Amino acid sequence: MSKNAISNSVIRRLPRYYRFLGDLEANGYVRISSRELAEKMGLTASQIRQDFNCFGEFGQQGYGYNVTGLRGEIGKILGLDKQTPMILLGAGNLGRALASHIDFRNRGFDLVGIFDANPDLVGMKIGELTVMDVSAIESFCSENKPTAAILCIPRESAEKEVEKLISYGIRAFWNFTHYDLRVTHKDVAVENVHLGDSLTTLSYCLNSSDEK
Amino acid sequence: MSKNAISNSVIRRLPRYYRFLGDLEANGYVRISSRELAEKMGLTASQIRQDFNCFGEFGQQGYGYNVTGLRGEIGKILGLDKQTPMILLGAGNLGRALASHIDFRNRGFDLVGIFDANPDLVGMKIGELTVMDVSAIESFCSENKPTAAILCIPRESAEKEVEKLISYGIRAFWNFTHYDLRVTHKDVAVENVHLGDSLTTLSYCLNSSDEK
DNA sequence: TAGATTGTTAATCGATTAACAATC
DNA sequence: TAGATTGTTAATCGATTAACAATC
Repeated sequence: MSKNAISNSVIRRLPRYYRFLGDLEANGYVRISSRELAEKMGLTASQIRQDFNCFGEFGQQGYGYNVTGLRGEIGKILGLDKQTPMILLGAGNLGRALASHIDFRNRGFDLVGIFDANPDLVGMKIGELTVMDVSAIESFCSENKPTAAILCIPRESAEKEVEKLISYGIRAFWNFTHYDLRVTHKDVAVENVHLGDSLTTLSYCLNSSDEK
Repeated sequence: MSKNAISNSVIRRLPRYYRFLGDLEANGYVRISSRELAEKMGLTASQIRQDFNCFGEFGQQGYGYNVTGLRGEIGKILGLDKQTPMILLGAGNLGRALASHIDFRNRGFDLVGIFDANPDLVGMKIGELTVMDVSAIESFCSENKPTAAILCIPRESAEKEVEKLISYGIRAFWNFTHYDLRVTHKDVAVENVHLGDSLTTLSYCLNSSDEK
């Protein structure tokens, strides 16, 4: 269906386009040219036009792009017009923060279940949801058919759980554990978030900028 | 001091090398070849050798790399041999999760102060630290000289605070707010973490893989 | 129509991979 | 010494930028 395979660099820029277009829309912009958008985002107009043309012709010569229209197209490309049911494994600090902080529905997902192995956390209310015991995952999945999961559990537990989760029908992982999840199954998507690596990068930048 | 400017692609791989070498060390590895490390990390041996050679000659022909030695060198490059004092702005869900979840000292930082504008949170204990009122930031900075800050506050507050923080001596930002912080001041490092964008990317991957 | 700006092809730049001489 | 593996140069690949004809 889509043209040639889309490069990873382009994919990583899509959510940012979507975000900026949302801001523009909120600020009353009706149209925008690639040149103007490039300026606002710190990119080049060429790159923006190349990126959009991976997916279709969204603009109009002599005019530019309609902000609302373009945002809608990119939203559809990103799959934000539907919500994938998602479960959260791990109701510790980070899991709870994500559950309450992230706007799942506007990111293409719907958080439908939270699980933890710690009996002290089971039964706890987080937003609309109540933390369930991990042992309930299988039956929950066969009943509710979530296809995405957030991993906020210790590394060892994650390594054990992943195969099971795939067998329960999970096809996408948002992985916050301390290892690089590399699933060999095709048709399983993984987004690794390494907060530690991110902070370490900042340390490099801070320390390498003075030594000149 | 350093050779030519290091490319961003290389910098982003450094924390991952450091992490993998730590695992290898913990598993009793003494030496490793670029070929073997490449296999474990899903890279090519060429790339690994190119990356390391940006910073020096850490290996030995016919032998490979000493795991502990190499890890130490990369740690030094990343600035992990010292700890930069860091403050946290925003003691909401995400701020609290980071404060308790992140191993700052092994990432080159030391969390020394937490601030929030919400009087309900001021006074709260998070680990060893007690949440202070935002109004105390300036005097805290002049006394304790932190040079890094985590932003876990609303977008509007962040836009207002950043300039002030720079004037107080902050030179590195770990930014979790909903906008792309682009500081024009040179010598100020920024690491933007967009959890929303990350989840949105996962939505794209999940939705584009089926349509074939 | 004239002016503006896209969609798209061609040129450039940078990053990754391959190859191999140096050397432990 | 022979075998292994690095450090480094050269070749390839992919992504970004520039240019311009098409067209609104």
